[in-house]
Parts: sequence; structure tokens; C-alpha cells
Amino acid sequence: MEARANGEGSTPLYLRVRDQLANQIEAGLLAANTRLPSERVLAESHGTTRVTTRLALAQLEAEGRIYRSNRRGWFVSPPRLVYNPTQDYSFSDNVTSQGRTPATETLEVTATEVAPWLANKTGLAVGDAIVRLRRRRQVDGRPVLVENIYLNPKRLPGIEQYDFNRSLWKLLREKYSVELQGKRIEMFPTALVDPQAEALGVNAGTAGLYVTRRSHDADGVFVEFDEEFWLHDTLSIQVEVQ
Amino acid sequence: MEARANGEGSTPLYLRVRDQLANQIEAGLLAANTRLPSERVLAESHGTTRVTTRLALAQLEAEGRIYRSNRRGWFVSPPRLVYNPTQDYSFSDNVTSQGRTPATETLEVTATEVAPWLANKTGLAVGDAIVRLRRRRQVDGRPVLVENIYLNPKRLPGIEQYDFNRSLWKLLREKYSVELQGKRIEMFPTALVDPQAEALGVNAGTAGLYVTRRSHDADGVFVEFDEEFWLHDTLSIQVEVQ
DNA sequence: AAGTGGTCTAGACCACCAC
DNA sequence: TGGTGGTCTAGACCACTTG
Repeated sequence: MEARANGEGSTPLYLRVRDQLANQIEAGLLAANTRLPSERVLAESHGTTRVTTRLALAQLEAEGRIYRSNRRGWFVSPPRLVYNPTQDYSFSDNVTSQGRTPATETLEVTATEVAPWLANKTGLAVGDAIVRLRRRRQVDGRPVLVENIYLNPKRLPGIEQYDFNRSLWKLLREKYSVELQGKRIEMFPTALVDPQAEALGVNAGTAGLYVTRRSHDADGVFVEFDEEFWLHDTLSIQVEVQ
Repeated sequence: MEARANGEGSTPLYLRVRDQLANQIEAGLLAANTRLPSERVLAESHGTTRVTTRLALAQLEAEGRIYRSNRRGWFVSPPRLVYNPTQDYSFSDNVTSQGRTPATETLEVTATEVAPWLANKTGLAVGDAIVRLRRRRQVDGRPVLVENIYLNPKRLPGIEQYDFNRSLWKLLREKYSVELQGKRIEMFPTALVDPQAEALGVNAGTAGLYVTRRSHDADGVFVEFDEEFWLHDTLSIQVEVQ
């Protein structure tokens, strides 16, 4: 029950455990997607308890160096995917060009009505018809984001009928001759909470990046509003202007 | 010592505590920058221990709803600052226009040499002369970011002599006739670690957003490379293209 | 000096996953 | 079925900040 004196200088124990693990990762002893030893084993080998070990692991997770998968354990994070949200965009092409393997799952397609918050974001009127598409996307078998896409059925009649497990941007261009323009992007870091956390198979509270994008066509007609929930350690945003 | 049965359904206790606090914040019972009751008081009033209470607080912190200040307590987060990193930029003007109060402190100005990682980012050669400027910026008295700015002394001779507690962009325009162009922006969420965490008065491991920006002038000459470390709950990025 | 958050112990039971 | 992470208890001492 007694808390021990701090031993080595003033650095907290959990940060010293963190440093040791970080060094092993940097030295390449633990390659990307390798599983770490179990929390109990780590605790014992560092002469401490699980609580302190978990503090160290949480640090590394916050830095984006490791991630957890269900209750299977802790794994070394692979490099971040480079992502430019201002470009017309094929997730699949982008992932492939970085030597990784993409996958997309359509979770849901619904015809619904514009809610007040969405009216704010899109300029549509509350109650207007809208098509909602929900997808999950993976890189090398790990889910990295879920997205809700709101499509304007006036500009995209019959959009519900298509296969959404491919590039939406290509679909819009080929079937509707839409060249997306005038993108307005908003993003901020936040924790992933429940519908998204569950879809990604992570605990509520896992760090994420929330990205939204509104696009219209060359005539200024609203085409789509996209809302993406990324795991925070999986991407690096890159934008070029002028 | 015994762990108790879960009582109310399957929602973990720390998430129920989180929900209660979140409701109080949303209902306006706890205004922005208000201090929460102490961890011990919260623990007792929810019939649990500090460890569990801290889990709940960490959740709210990850969501950007509360923040901590030194060892003074937990506070309700004010609204995020809207920030467009692609624009020529006066922090002061931007903060003021959002009804908040800005402050800037220059922490350090050094003439130094380009290191390998910086050569990569800027296109300069390793060993080239460079001026390094380090600043901390506050909103309503709370530090929200620290930044390292690397300035090209060839394009900006005598730059060290100026006062950096004002807008750098305005300085460049007025004194050097620089119109910044060709910005390349990169950003990703990550934890803030030591020099930055300390400068911001937060614990190592606090969630942050890392933003870099490289700019050149109208002739393509490299002007500055900027590296910003933001507290994750303090900003919302907004970009408009085309 | 009193109170705050920061760190830490040494256990426990549970839910879920892989074998 | 055994091992994993997820949750939780009931304490303790420490470092720092505040009156």
C-alpha cells in the first residue's frame, strides 16, 4: 500500500518505461504492426504494476507510436498515410500509391432529410431530401476512418443505386459529369465517441481527427458534404496552396 | 479491495461520470473557463475513487471539453479558435476578430545552422545560416501554442533586430516587401512532449496538433519554415480552396 | 498550511478473443 | 480454457500552488 520513493532522479517511472519502449521501437526491435508483450509481462519486467504500465502505454498511444486492437493487445503503429483533403480524391489510389493496401466497406445508404446542423453546413433547407452514405475504410486490414457522406439527390438523381465500395469522386465524374469545386474544409482533433468508436473497433475516448468537406460543382450547386472520423495516428494532412 | 459488480447495466462507471459532467457543461451549469470541483470531491459525490474519476476527466479532456492548468484543477474549455493556416496571417487580428484577447511572447531568437531534418523540409543545404525564432501565444491568458520559426537570413537580412511580439507576416511585408506564396502545409495530431509541453505548462503526453508551413516569395525564394505545436482542444482548422 | 493534481501500489473481477 | 486488455478499489506519498 505504501508508495515508494522515486528512485532514479525526478522522472516519473511511467515515463521511464515509455522511454524504454520508445527506444526499442526506434531501434527497429519492434517493427510496424508487431504486438508488444502483454501488460502484465511489461509490468513485471519493469518491476512495476499494470496501472503504471498502462500510463506508459497511453503516452505512446497519444504520441501515435502504438495502437490497440480490441482486446488483442498493443501494436506498433505503421507510418501515417499522407492525405490531401483539398484534392479530388481516390482513397484507393492514394493508399496504393503509398505501397499500402486499401479496403472500403459500405455500412449504410439511406434516403433521409436535412437536419438543422446539416442545413447550417450545406446551405440546404431543413427537411430537404438528402442521401446519407456511411463507409468504413481500412489500410492494410486496419480500419482507419469512418465517414458519413451527404449527397444532394437533386444534383445526383439515382445516386443510391450505385456501388459505393469504389471511388465516389470517380463515380460523380463518370456518371454525373461533376467536377468538384469550391471545397470548404474544417477539421479539429477530438476523441472518437460512440457510433464512430464502435465502427472502428476502438474504445470510446480514443484520439481522432474530425474532418469535414463541403463541395459544389462548377455552377455552384451543392454536391456533397463529407464528414470523416480518422484515428489520430493514421494520417498526416498535406495541403499545397497557390 | 474487491471490485464491485457493475450496478447499472453495462456502461462503465467512468463513462457514466463523464456523461453527468458533460451534461452539466452542455446545460451551461459550468461555463467556459470555470473550475470543476476537485477530483476528491467529484469522486466522493459519485461514490467512487479518484482513479475512476480521473478516467472520466481524461475522457472529457480527450474530447476537448475540459483542460487542466498546472496543478490548479480542471477547467471547462472555451470555444475553439478558428484558424486558416493557408492565409497570410496575423494571430492577433484573428483572435481579436473572434472576440478573444491575444498575447504573444518571444521565447528565443537564435542565429544557427540548418540541420538535416530542416534541410529536408526547406530545400536549404545542411549548414546554411538560418534564424530561429521561438514564440508562445495565448488566448484569453491561456497558452495555446508554441512555434519555432526558421527564417532565411539571405532573403531577410537583419531580421534578428526586430520586435517579434507582433505579426511576423506584417513585418515581412512592410520591411522586406515579401508577399508569401507557395505554402506547403503539413499537420497531424500527436502528443506534446517535452520542450513544448513544458513551454505550454502542460504534462508531457497532452494531446496536440502539429502544424508546419513552408513559404516562399513571389520569386520562389524560400522565406520561412514554421512549426507550430497547438493544444488539441484550442483550435479548429478551416481552409477554403478554388 | 492546506489543498490540488501527479504518481504509484497490490491487488480484484469482468468481457472478450484465440486456441 | 487461458490469456488479454478493461474496469475498479482503497488507500499512500509527492510536488506544486494558493492563501
